[in-house]
Amino acid sequence: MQEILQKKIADALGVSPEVISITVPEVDQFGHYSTNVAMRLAKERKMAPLELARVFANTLIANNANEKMFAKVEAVKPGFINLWLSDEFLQEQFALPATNYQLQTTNSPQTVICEYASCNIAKPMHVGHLRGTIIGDALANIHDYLGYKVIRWNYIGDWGTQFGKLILAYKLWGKKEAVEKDPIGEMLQLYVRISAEAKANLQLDDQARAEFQKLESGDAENRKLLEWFKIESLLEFNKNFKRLGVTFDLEIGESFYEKELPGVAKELADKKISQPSEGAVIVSLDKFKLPPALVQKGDGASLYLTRDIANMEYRLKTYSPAKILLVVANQQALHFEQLFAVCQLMGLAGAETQHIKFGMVLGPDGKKFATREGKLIKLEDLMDEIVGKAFVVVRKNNPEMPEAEVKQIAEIVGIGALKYADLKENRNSDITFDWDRMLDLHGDSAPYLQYTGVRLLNIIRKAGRDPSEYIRMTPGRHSEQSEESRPVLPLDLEKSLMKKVLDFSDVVKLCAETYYTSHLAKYLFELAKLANGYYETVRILDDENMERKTARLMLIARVAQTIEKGLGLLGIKVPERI
RNA sequence: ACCCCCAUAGUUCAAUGGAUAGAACAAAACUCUUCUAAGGUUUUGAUGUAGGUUCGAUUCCUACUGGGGGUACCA
Repeated sequence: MQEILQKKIADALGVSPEVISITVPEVDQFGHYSTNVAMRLAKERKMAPLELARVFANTLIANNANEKMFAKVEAVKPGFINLWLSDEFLQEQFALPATNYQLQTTNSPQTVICEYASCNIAKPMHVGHLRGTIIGDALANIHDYLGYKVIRWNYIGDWGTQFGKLILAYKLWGKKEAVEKDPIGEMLQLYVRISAEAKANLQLDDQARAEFQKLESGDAENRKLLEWFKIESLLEFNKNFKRLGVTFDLEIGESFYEKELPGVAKELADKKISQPSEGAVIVSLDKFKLPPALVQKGDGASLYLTRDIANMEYRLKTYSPAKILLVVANQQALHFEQLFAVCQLMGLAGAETQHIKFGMVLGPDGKKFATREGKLIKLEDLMDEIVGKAFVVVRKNNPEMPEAEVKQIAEIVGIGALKYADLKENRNSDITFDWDRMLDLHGDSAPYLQYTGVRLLNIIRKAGRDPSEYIRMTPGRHSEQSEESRPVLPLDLEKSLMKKVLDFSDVVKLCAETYYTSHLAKYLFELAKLANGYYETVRILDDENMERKTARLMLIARVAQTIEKGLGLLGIKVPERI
């Protein structure tokens, strides 16, 4: 719809479309859509903004005769042009099959690699991992909806000096049975212990580096150990992912690129991109105003950055992606700046590469707590806590419901609440973790949206109709029968709902353009708010006008469908009952 | 010391350079014999400081203050 408007204005005014931005005003009084094009062109055309806006508005009205698109076009104060769609146009649009903005019409859709979760072997998943996992999953869903071929990639941290430490610790103090019993718990304990003891005994660090060096040069015993740690860790991670409803196409970690590393080092040296420095090898990035990047340690071992370069080369070569999205915390911003700079020096190009950063999850005291030893909140505990809270509410509202069903619903509601809390606030700043807020099932939350959807579909069920049948039909078709094209749904609330539903695809597109899921979350909340207002105002089942009642049922079916679809893109399910 | 991110209501968060800065939570008052009150309706309340850019700045630029992260052999 925005596209139609944009084209219309461009044709009418003889300006190029990119000059025109059309927004949806926050306040109804400023129209369904609004544009500031007159103000932006005023200077160039040497006219007062308001006067130019009047000229534009008049042109639009004059061209409006055929389609009757606008009910009103208004030029107001500083120079905005506010547009109201006509009821006819609105209902006509609403009656069209929902466009889903499939960008790809050919058989070879563009590929997007979406890297997220990126969990580290031997470390428990905590609230920080949750954020990246959920944001990444939602962005993957959104790109999938828009017609991209999405590769969901869990880039596992399974290589690096810390595994030298872990292997050493295991050799010193580890017991096979203890690891088998509680793999990640035991591995974490070993890691914490050696980190602590290394502070007093500096030799341990050297020994750990030696263990990693051995690993990298192919030592069979160390390889076997790491492989075992990896298998045990992945088993635990996958339990979490399953519960979160997050899936991956690839679980390829850093160790995968181990064979490519000598090649990368050689390429960097041959192309004179890297140079020796203080026994190590670096890439100078003065040109980019960045600190030098270390690509090889003094003992010849590789680094995170080295492996990421190999990773980038491999991805470009193997998948020829249009986009590579790296959903990784803010903390690694410098790392990615350096990575992108080195890639540029190497001539690695062809994909839009984005570091999708997100802020850290801070403790209630505003301090970093995710990695604070021993003090982290494990993901499983968080999930248990919130699902438990949901269970109490579901049970209270459904005293007769069988235990199994209550549990099932509580799981959907609890996990949904957890996800939504992160997705609605997706921005760069750090967020403060707060149990009360996280566990709140009211207000701007997933349960609110789920509840709204369930209530609406309940009306349809009580009317003795199948919701899916209603979703296929639309209110607009109905009105075609009456000669004077009398709107079947005359209430302002109904028009607002129709218009809101029509905005859905634009919002999804916006999310993909900005890589922010918060737009969609906000949209769904606004839609649900409207729907609940409608629910309170109009008692659909009591409507004696059968034609209108049918149209209303179809409207709310469409609203419920949109909520369900939107939540689905955010990775959140809607239960049958709640 | 340098670099990056951030600073909005009592709290947690919104606002592609736009109009009267939005929500949610908390607080106060209403609202279920009526399609699920996890709902709805009211009320109270905010842009860290000082400049600049322009028709217009929460948004862009500069300085300052405060918080977080990072800065060569961790990831």
